[in-house]
Amino acid sequence: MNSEDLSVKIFKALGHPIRLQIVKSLLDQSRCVCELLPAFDYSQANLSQHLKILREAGILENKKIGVEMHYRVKLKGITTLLEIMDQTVEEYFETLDFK
Amino acid sequence: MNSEDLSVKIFKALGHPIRLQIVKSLLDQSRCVCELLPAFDYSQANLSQHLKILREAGILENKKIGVEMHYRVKLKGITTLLEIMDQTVEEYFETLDFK
DNA sequence: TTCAACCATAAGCATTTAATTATATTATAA
DNA sequence: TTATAATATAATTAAATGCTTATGGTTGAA
Repeated sequence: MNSEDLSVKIFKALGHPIRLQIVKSLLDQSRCVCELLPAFDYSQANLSQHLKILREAGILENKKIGVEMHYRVKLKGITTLLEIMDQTVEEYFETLDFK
Repeated sequence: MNSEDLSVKIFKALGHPIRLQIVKSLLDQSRCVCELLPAFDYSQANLSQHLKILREAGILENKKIGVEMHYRVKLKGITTLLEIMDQTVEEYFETLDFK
């Protein structure tokens, strides 16, 4: 896969409300699925499928500990990316103030 | 629309190869559709639809000059966002080197 | 005042994505 | 060993997305 395709894949993976929430909740710490599940209101299967998409985009990595599967953010750039996105969204709302 | 929804909308808009190409080609300068069209290999209708999605995400803005519609990047944050994405993709490929 | 260039929109169809339900896998404890 | 908790995967269906073709609206020039 080339850089362009990977960029698209990462953007696409983050372009879903559930997946963005998951990544944000993993920014500061790793968590197992059993911790993520009650935090959100999605079915176990649905959560698992979204985690797979995030894994395959290279955003998350996982490690099995006993029966638990722990997930964490794999790329440091993701943290920065989400910070810049917050700034960009702020910028967007500021442009609205002048309307 | 709240910040979370807008973030998702922007990520989603960038999560398509054509749209990412369009935005990148507009980072340094504004262009009319008649300049964008020959640069890529998409139908006029298709290009127009993608431009609409980018507009509605707040990424691009447009201005009519004569018969031409000129597009440019509206949010400065987008430039930074794409830079960070490039770094993140680099980071991804570096992690592969140790495998 | 009509023609041509430029661009947007609508309609239709195929593909992809997302959610649900059901089933399979794996590891530990009893 | 068997039962259970934790997680993944498969199958199904509905909804969203992307592309093509066709059409419509503006603007400026002839």
